[in-house]
Amino acid sequence: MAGKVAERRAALRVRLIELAEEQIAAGGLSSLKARELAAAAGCAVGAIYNVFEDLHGLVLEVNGHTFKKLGAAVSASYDGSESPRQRLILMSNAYLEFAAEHPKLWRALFDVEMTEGGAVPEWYLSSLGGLFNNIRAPLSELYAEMGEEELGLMTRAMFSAVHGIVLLGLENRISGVPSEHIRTMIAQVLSRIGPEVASEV
Amino acid sequence: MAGKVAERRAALRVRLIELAEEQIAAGGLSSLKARELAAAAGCAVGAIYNVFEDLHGLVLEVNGHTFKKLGAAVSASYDGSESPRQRLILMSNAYLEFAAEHPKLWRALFDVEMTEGGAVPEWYLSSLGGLFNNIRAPLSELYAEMGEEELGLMTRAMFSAVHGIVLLGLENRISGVPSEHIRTMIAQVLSRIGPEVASEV
DNA sequence: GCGTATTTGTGAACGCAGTTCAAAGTGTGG
DNA sequence: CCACACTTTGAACTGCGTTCACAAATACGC
Repeated sequence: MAGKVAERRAALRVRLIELAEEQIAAGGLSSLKARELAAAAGCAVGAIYNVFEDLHGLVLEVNGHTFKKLGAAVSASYDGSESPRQRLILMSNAYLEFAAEHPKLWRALFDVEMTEGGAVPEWYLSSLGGLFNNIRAPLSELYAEMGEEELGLMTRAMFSAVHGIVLLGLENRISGVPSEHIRTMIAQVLSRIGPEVASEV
Repeated sequence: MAGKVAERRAALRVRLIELAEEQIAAGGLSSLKARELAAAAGCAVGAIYNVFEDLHGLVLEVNGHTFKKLGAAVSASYDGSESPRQRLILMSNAYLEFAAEHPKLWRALFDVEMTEGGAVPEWYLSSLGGLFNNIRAPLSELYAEMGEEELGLMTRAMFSAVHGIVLLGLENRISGVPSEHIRTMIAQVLSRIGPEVASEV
């Protein structure tokens, strides 16, 4: 019996990720407690640290999963037959819907501190890259005259703008708005994005 | 001598806010420690709780100050002689500049948990309201045909979009971008915001 | 199969944080 | 000047992530 230990570890790892995801989904990132988690998983607190570097590492794993689901939801929101602008709106609405349906998990994506430590996990960047490519395609159709670099900035700008609308729209603190209003706001902005209007920039 | 105690308290209150602001500006919200703060202010830890409900209350006070400065910076960025679109861009750039110059203080505005407890302080809403009015005015010129309600949503949408661009632009985690690039992104979006382009919404 | 060595799991203990509270100190009214 | 109430104090309490000396389990040599 070679991998008896490895098996058990892997099982625990999966179980911990599941439980952590449930907990975060239910009570937010700050409600994830090492002791509670251990109790729920039926293991010792120390066991968590045998499998993950620390709780932060576990959260990253959960976020990886969330990112996958988010990416899938956005990708599934269009079939390629739409106009570029329509596709942007569909993707944005899918983004909004995902955030509204899994608010705590979605917040966790952006609430983890990963400023120091330097090591932004590669999957983080690649997940984001995938999302960006989805946006870039319709934009490159809308703005055929743009160069690579400008298009890249426009892509980031579009994502960030929609992200901002969803973010502030969903937290009632700043501007409590019902979900249909957020859709309207996204549509307002995206449907008015056209060729350059003013040269006085 | 009537208000000997009240005087001392008021002085301590001011001093604590100053010190907390310095600390947050230097090390971020999470670097604010009750004991350190007390040591710096030359008082006991308990004294903090004589003056503020808790650390959270102190942070709200700091945020109030930050909001004032932010509002002033935005208001000072235009003189009313510009075109509406130009004014939007000037205000956005002022917002970006403030966020870039005081990143930790700016982050603290949005990092404080105020989900539960219900009581969003009135000054929070009024500060935000002031900011929104600054945006609403040029928008109402650009979109004279819009009704009150639609204009309100557009205002929130514009603020949120710019906020998103600044937010994700400044944290290198998501999309590390030099500050001039962020300006470009804001200009890209705002200079393309025009009358409705597509009806296929 | 048995004894030894190594690896793995455990949970009490550690450090650090915000907050509280009994006791010491201070100011006030008589 | 004294007695009383209010204020201030900092040690103690609670809750958290993380560690580590020890115990249990496993793998290995014979």
